Amino acid sequence: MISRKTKYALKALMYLARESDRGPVLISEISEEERIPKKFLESILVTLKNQGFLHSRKGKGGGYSLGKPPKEIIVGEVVRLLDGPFAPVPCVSETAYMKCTECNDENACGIRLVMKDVRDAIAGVLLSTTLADMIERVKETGKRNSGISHPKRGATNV
Amino acid sequence: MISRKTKYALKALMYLARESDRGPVLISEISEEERIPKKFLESILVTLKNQGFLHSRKGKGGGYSLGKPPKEIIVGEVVRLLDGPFAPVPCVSETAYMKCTECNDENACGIRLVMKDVRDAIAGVLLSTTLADMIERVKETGKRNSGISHPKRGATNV
DNA sequence: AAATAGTATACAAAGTTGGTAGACTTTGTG
DNA sequence: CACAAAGTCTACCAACTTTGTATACTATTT
Repeated sequence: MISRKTKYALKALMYLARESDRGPVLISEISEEERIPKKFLESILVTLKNQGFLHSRKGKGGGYSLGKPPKEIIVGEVVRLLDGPFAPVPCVSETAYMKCTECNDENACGIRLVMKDVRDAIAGVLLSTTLADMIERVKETGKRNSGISHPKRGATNV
Repeated sequence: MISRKTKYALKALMYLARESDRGPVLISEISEEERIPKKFLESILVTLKNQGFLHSRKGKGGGYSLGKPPKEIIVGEVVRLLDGPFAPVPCVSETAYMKCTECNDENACGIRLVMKDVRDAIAGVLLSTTLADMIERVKETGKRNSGISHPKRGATNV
């Protein structure tokens, strides 16, 4: 499960990408339009700014704007920043490797091997998707006016 | 991140698969060998039993054994049972679909589209791996006596 | 009947997440 | 310069989840 924090971050980024013509956008505008608690959003935006995803201007006429073009904002990097590593288990993380406390022999750990595949699968998707891609895909499905089909009851997969 | 609960469950299942010749195995034996708090393990085993992954016998000479052959125990189903759905976002779950509370228009949600891909990627790995596969892979890497290579510092992926 | 072994229920400590409050700093404008 | 607008920093807190523990019970074999 991704946290609300990450969802809010992605929503804010998409909003800013869409409104990028207008110059700096107020926190309170994003907060209201995307229905994100203002103070909570503030802390998220600061985090995004510190990593260069956003740029801000203080004072009157200030606000937030994208720190780089939507094509250069990798969804996976945003997720990682706010939610932490993709790896379901710290011992297969590329950016935050840690020995599992409850693991005796790492090399003989089957869980590790499987979770490495999972981490790679997740990374494969998230690191190949940009903010621009996300926005593009929304536009496309909007045209087709259909969206993803809903699951039938009793489906076999999560 | 997968929970300890799930890790413990998988460890217990692997242990039982390896010791399957000997008939029922005591909770306390699994607990000691795999260093899992006994009472905590108990509750996990009951959950696994209720889903048919395990079989138990009470009384003297009793204990736990696998409820079906290792080839029929899907890792993903165990994970799902203990950790919940794979989907990073409830609105793309196949087994536990729910509308996201903070989402206005589901069909125009870019996050949803990306997360659907992520969930499919995770499901792809976890539902195609069985307990038997895990055990087999451990044996193989054991032979090669190497295991997964550790990440270099400054690697680009998680 | 006695010992063995799993089952059920309730509770608790610690950590994480989501959110709030308030004071502070920076900047543009009259 | 003064004031208002806007982001920033620090601290806090309530709710929830995770990871356990304690206790009493039920079922089975010998």
